Amino acid sequence: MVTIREVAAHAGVGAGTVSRVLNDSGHVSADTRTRVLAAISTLDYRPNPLARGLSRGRCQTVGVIVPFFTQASAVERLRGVVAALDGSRYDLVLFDVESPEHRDEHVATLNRQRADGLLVMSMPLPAADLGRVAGTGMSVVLVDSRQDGFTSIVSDDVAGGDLATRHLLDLGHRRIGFMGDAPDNPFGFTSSSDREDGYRRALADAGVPVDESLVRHGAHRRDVGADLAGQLLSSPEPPTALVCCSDVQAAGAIEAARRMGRTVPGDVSVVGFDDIEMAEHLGLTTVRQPLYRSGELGMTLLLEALGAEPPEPTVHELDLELVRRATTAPPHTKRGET
Amino acid sequence: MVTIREVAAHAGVGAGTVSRVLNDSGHVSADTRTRVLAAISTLDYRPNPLARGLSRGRCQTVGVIVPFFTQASAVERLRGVVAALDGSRYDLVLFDVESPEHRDEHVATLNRQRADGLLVMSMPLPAADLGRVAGTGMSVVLVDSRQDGFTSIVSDDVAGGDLATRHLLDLGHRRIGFMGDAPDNPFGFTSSSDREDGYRRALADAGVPVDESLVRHGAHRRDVGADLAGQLLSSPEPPTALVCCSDVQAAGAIEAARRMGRTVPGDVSVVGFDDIEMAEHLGLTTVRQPLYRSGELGMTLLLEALGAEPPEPTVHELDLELVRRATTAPPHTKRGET
DNA sequence: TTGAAAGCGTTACCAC
DNA sequence: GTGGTAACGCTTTCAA
Repeated sequence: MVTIREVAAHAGVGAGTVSRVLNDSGHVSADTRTRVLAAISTLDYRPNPLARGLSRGRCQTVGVIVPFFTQASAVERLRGVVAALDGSRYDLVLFDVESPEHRDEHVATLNRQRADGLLVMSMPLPAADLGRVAGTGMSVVLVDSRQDGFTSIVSDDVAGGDLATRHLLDLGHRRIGFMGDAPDNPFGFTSSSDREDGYRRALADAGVPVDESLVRHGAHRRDVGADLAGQLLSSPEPPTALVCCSDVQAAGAIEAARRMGRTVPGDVSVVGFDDIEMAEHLGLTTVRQPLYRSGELGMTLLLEALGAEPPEPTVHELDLELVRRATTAPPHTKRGET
Repeated sequence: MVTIREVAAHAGVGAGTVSRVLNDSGHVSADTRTRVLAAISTLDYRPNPLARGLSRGRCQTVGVIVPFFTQASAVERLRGVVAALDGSRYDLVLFDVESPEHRDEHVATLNRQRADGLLVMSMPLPAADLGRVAGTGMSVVLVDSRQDGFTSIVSDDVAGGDLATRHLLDLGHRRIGFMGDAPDNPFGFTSSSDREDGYRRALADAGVPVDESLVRHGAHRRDVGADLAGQLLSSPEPPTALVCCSDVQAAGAIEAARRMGRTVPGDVSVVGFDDIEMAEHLGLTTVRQPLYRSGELGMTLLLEALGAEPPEPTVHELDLELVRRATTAPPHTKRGET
């Protein structure tokens, strides 16, 4: 490994001068600069990021902590993150979280020297933890959760649930089922319960009483969606439409419905949430979340926060949008159109 | 930031002793050990990874360099990588590559201090680059490419192309189209051309001459697959079956076929490659690649290489397997069965 | 404009 | 067993 001292020796200057050239800190004569640059290229010298980080107190790395990063929605967010990071001088460290213990483990070892900034994605973190991390000097941006004093990017999930439900109400549905994450899930995710609030609000606004037997909870998995839909559709008085809190659950629901001999949207309409790629293939009507944008904006804001003059914490609200496709139609219709 | 010296002072010992406790390097009396541990927990001390890395010469980080990491197949590989990494003491740095310049940029800045080990995924790297990286002392494992002297994990793509084609031949097809990545793609990916070799071999073995007009090249994208299939199927003497080098291309091909009023597999059979999640939804017959396993094994081998006694470089061949689903059937059949 | 030298927080070696 | 003290490779201040 060639060090800065060897470069200095080779160029006949001091190590400090090489450093100055390296960092464009000015006050280096053109001639010296040229000699140093030549030595660097001759020796194929590359600064040691560790030493540099230790000396400067930052490591040119940003961390992203994200639960279940291989889920389509997380991947789409990460795509935005990486795009925003492209061209910056920062490396990306990925902390995947598959369980609450996992999360705590990462959060505990996280400090300023591991990453200069942290993007907390789709994961409510206890205020105390957040405070501790920020206390180490790390810049933090929250995507999909919020906390006083932190820059965050959120969507209005209540409005999203309302949007999906209202769409079905507008089509004439009155028996509308709902499925989302369990309210007491171990991570404390609240998006599903917020969407459920929106569902309830839309029904209330329309004067439709909520039938609690039509509200189900389970993980965002295809098989779980199929299972819950199976339960709902095999009841004596099945719903004519379903609001699902993820496209994945919706895909399972559609699968189950078809397996039971029901047509979609003829016998039952289905609305998803997220608008991941699969939604388009399925022709799924869904509430579109700006996933890519949230990741991109989150990382952009984090990089800004890492800059010379960090802006004040801000809250950015990204709009949800209903994408009408082929899985919703008025009730009691064969192959209806939207 | 609390340093090892403060801990030492607090416990009334020297910094060296704290370090010994921290690293279980032995030769510390039980009593001292207890006092140090107490000080650590009182002060909520966490070692600085940068300083540690600088001193020890390694940074407890592994890198993964992967092109287009949001592609379903890459994500599935990464899922295996992360699983293998779980429980280890290594952080994961992700280098996404979207263009050859991108790749070179990453490879150029890569050195021993940035990561202790590197997993090169689905990307043939010039031997010189590989040599340079390894020369910095970094352990390297190749997934989906091979190079003398490097541990690698590969599949026999020629056999894979053969497998897909033979399946169609066995069903009775004789006019079989092929689509894969361009042989002169900027990254130098060879999997598609290997599969094409397999395709040609299978046809030759069956005594079926290759009709060059049935062989097309394009990127692994849905729209490209649709486009290529459109060209093939609108020819005067269209193929009755298609071998696609990715499930994504196959999905596009199916879409195009249906849009042209052809049934799958009635009018045209389609075989994909990869067996990503989508393949199951589509009922796509495909050549299954052990994606998850390749990532998991790759990272496992890398961690072993990082250990005390690194094993010799080895080549691991992972088997491909035909998964028969609903998109292949004998020619000239409506809704045929496999 | 430049060189020398003092850190940055650890680890590891060497005495005691 | 334990403390002192060089590294590790870089940045940055201080003089010159």
